[in-house]
Amino acid sequence: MPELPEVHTVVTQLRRELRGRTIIRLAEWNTRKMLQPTPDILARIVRGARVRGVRRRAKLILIDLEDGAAVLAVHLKLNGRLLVQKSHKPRDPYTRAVFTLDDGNELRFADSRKFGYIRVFNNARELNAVIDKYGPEPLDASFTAARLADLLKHRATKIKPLLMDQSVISGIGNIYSDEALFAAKINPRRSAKSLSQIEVRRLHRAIQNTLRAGITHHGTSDQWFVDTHGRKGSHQNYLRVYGRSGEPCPRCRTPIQRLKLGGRSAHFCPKCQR
DNA sequence: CCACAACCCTGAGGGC
DNA sequence: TGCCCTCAGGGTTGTG
Repeated sequence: MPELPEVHTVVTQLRRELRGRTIIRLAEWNTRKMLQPTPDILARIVRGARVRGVRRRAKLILIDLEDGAAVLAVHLKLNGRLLVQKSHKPRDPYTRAVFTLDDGNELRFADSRKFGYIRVFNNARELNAVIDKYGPEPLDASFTAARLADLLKHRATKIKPLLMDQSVISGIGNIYSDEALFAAKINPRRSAKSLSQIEVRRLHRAIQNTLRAGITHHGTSDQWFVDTHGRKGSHQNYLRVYGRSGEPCPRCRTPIQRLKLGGRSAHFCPKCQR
């Protein structure tokens, strides 16, 4: 499930592979509502368009096109994959859309569950209306411990669902919220406003360290995630609580617990996360 | 403001 | 071995 580190990994590679390339055409199969506003409109806009650059905002991959200010926003959701491969290479079985490029490669969008989407924005104003709703980027210099404290104060919500709320902080999902809370020794059920100044500072550090580690390892390939070359990341080998319910806590050997919070599973050590 | 459920969809994993 | 059932999961939307 791509979160900030996984999206970062894909964006870094896409930038190298797509910048300056021209999209020849778009083909699509069984995309339901994945191509927005419609497959035809999307196809018309990308045809003959050159890629100016690729960037990330929250968990969105943004592909800027030249000639006009159109932007493609790709959300991978749970199982989405963006692959850049030679046209003759076999396709991922769940390929839904293929952008033919001018260098013999194809940009392929695969998604077994069809939760992901590609949405075209005609200009910056349209795009900003969407991305301005996202909370701050946790790895930006402006994301200080004081900023985090501001976001948490007066909030009665449990800290774990709050960390995953994209309108509060962007890019954190189930895996990295569990890992950050473990590193900060904070129980996922704590209310946000109950955190002490020391705990907020610890959490701030833990969020940044956890995300940076994920980036260093090219993401967590729990089951589906691969980069644009189809390669897995390695951060799944460094997870300390996520997906480890019943296993001993790496700090105190107490069995890791799992519970439901905000409709998602939370993994934590009941002894050292207070 | 907060919690919870449904929805979108389908692979994975457990039970039998 | 294989069928059936349930669940997970990001984000959005609706309800209490």
